[in-house]
Amino acid sequence: MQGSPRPLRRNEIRAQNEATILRAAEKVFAEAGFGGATMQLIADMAGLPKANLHYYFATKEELYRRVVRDIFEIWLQAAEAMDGASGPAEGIGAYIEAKMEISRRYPYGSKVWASEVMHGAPVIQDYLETTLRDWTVGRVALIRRWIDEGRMTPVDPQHLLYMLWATTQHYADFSHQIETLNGGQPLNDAEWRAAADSVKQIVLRGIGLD
Amino acid sequence: MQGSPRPLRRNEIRAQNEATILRAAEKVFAEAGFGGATMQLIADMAGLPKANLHYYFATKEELYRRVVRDIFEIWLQAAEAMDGASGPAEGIGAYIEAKMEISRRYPYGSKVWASEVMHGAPVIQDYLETTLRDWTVGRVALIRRWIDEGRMTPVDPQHLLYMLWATTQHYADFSHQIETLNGGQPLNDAEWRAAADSVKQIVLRGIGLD
DNA sequence: GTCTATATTTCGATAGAC
DNA sequence: GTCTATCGAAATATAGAC
Repeated sequence: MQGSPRPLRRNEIRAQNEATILRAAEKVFAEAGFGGATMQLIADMAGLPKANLHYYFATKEELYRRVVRDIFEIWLQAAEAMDGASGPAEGIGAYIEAKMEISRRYPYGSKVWASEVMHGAPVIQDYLETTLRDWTVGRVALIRRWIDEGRMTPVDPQHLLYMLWATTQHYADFSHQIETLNGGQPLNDAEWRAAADSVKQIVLRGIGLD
Repeated sequence: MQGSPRPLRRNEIRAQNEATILRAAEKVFAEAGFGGATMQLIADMAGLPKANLHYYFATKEELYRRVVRDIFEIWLQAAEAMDGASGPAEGIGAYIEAKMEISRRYPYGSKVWASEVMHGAPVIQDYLETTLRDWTVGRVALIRRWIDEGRMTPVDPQHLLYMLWATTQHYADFSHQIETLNGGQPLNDAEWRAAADSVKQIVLRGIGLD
């Protein structure tokens, strides 16, 4: 007689606990920074004993690395919004929409990324030099093609990309400041809609697309 | 017979040492965050024994508070570039120029500010609710007046301000990423000029000013 | 006002019972 | 796989001689 079959139960437990820890870590790292975050704080927020964190993630740095890596993957998915577009208005407009949606859904992740870059990218420097660099080169070429074809105003593609990143991520990274200036209330659905529309309106018109 | 007169010598020593400590603290807080910064690091960078820091600034938090407050004062000075302008093109153009210049000259200060806001502004929340809020309300009214007079395209003034902050501060806060994408080299004079011109070109055209 | 030595606290990480 | 107790390192802050 065989024991009752419970295949992969261990993996499920691991996957679930890792997800719980990562969600808590994302928030704590965003709100306290890497140095200010403590394993105790993350454990409390995850509802687990501190020792369990070390069981799933050997060190605080390894946990942080996973959080940053996961966020980077999300950024890259937004990139696809720009590809396969029929032209600059559709491509850049869709990219702004996608990045604004990410700022709204993953404000903690955006803050962790910003903090990591501000501190000199000690953990994800290799991503900057490889994946991000390659993506940027490709997108600069795409924008340059649109310009050469006379489909948009000639602008420096690199600085246009910086503007797209800056304006969209600002709504995540500076959400606290925006909330304070919004009477202490987070942006509601209509205000997020207005924000995205404002960014699209000014940027698209700024590069000759109405 | 009186002792030799040495008036205010004490104050001079204090002022000089405080300035040295603040300069070092600004850099360390920017590069390591509040939690990651240590009094030892700041002391080493300032070339002083750690105990001396505590002589001039009782706690790490008090030192940090001074750094953030000083930076806020610099932000406010750029505000004047927008006032007294003959119109929107001159006012907003000058504001962008001023903020880009600050991003270049005080990259550490900008990062400390960004980090402070990202962490929920635990130290400067009152500044956000008073000085910054008042300034913003005034500037929104100014932009609205320009719009009503038909001198620029109708846009949401609040979101235009966010765009100005985001785009200009991006060059300070994400300077490491920009440097990496620039072949590992910081922007030189010409590249800073091109950056400011790009921001001005797209934003001004985006609000109907060429 | 300066600086060495140290007190006190806190944190990351681990041991080991369950 | 879970969790209590604890070690050892590092940090803030202070005491006290100079």
